[in-house]
Amino acid sequence: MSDLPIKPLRIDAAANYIDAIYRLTEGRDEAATTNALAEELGITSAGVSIMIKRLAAQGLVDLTPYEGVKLTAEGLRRALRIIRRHRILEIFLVNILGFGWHETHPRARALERVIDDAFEDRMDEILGHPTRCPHGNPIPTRDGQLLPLTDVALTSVEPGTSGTISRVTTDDADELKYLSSLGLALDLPVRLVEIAPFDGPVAADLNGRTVHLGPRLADSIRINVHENARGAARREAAG
Amino acid sequence: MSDLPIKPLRIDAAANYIDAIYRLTEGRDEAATTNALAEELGITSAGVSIMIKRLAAQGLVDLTPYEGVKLTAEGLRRALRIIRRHRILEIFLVNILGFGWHETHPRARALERVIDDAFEDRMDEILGHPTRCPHGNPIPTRDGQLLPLTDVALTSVEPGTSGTISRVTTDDADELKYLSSLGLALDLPVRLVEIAPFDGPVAADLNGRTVHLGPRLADSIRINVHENARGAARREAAG
DNA sequence: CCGCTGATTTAAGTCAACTTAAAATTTCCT
DNA sequence: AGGAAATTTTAAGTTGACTTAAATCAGCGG
Ligand SMILES: [Mn+2]
Ligand SMILES: [Mn+2]
Ligand SMILES: [Mn+2]
Ligand SMILES: [Mn+2]
Repeated sequence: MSDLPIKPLRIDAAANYIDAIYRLTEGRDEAATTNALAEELGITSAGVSIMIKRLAAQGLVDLTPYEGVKLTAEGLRRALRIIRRHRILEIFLVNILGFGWHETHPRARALERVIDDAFEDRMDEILGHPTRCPHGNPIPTRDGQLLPLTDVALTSVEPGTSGTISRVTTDDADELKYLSSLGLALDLPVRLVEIAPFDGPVAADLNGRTVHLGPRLADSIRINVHENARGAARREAAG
Repeated sequence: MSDLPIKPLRIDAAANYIDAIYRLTEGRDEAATTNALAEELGITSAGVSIMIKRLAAQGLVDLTPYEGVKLTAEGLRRALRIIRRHRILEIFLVNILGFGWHETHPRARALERVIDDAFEDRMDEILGHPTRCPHGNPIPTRDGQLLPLTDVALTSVEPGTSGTISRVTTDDADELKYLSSLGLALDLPVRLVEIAPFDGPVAADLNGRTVHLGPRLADSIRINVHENARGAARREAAG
């Protein structure tokens, strides 16, 4: 009497690993270690070790024992499909459903694994084909193209360098809530004032107001350096 | 580095059974049989038999061996929470995402088990607190209240009786698509013309046009009989 | 080069939710 | 009522994704 039964009650675990591996290795070219994955997924390293062997057998990751895993081309392709869904969902949760940017990540994680292509396409269209998530991360195209990131960590530039907030890399709800309570938002002008030594606080001029952040939290802030200010930033890259 | 890991990769199976039991027993007061559940869930009867015993142990169903199961008060409460989500999601898929009424059911089934209360509340608010799904089924309130149904099967009234389409009980995408291709939609005026004998076709006047439906499909159409038409039909029958 | 430490892998076992095959029970038909 | 057919339950086994405990390996400090 009903149509296709919704059979798979257990969700594709491989996708979960692929997704986690992507997040852990995004940007840098390293392999994801067993321990890091275990931490990220909330399971034991032993479990991860077993599972990544299966992923390797399926051709989704390259596994170097005692080293870690990297996504294969196919693994990356799948990861980017999930990442796209995740980021579109986050925008959807904010723009359409009215959630705050600190309320999107776990919800998008839960939804990203059950929606289909049509759902993704509808959201994309309704949202006007967004190019980044509420936290500034770029959204891959449907065929897996991804704009290269041009931003740098706020904590990596010379004091005095100014730019605009491009991205926030934390997913933690409390941290995000705190940041927005400070008035921080994407695309705001920002200038690094100083970084106190010995893991000290980071002072930044945010849209005219000075804020002081713990070094770990400040690390999660990415900025696009202003053209005219770039000279100051370049010294960092060289040094 | 991330917040709470999305641990439960396996979805609450009990909820799936509860939901199926509710759908199978909605309206009528019978118990859901093992076989019917197996069919609905797409698993073997043996599997269902084992599982409903666990549900009974959890106090979610009353099980009479070789008879079937009924939801307990607690089971019903949980079912209504899921049904509410399902129906709100269906409306959301139609009104916000632009899907057709034949494209909602499996998607809503997939989503209903991963969204949380806040998500449900946002949808409800955005949709203006809808009271029925795209197929006419009433949406329970958050505390489990459900308006009693007052409609009857199109095939159960006397020829000549008129009313308005209140509900369509099939979930099948092709059937739904076919019905809307005939111009059928909720709240349209309809009048039963005749039911041919020997499981023959059902003729109905739909908003001025006469349509002919197979008996099974016609059975899935529910109508609210017009007040004035009710007397007329009855007089006709009496006279 | 040795041995310690922490990271990783293997081994063995658990668990929920299934499966198939066989046994039990109810229903239906003559 | 009596026996076949259908339905339901039990028994036993499978699967994926874990777990804990034990074994193995890599990097380093001396
Ligand atoms: Mn996210
Ligand atoms: Mn994001
Ligand atoms: Mn439905
Ligand atoms: Mn519906």
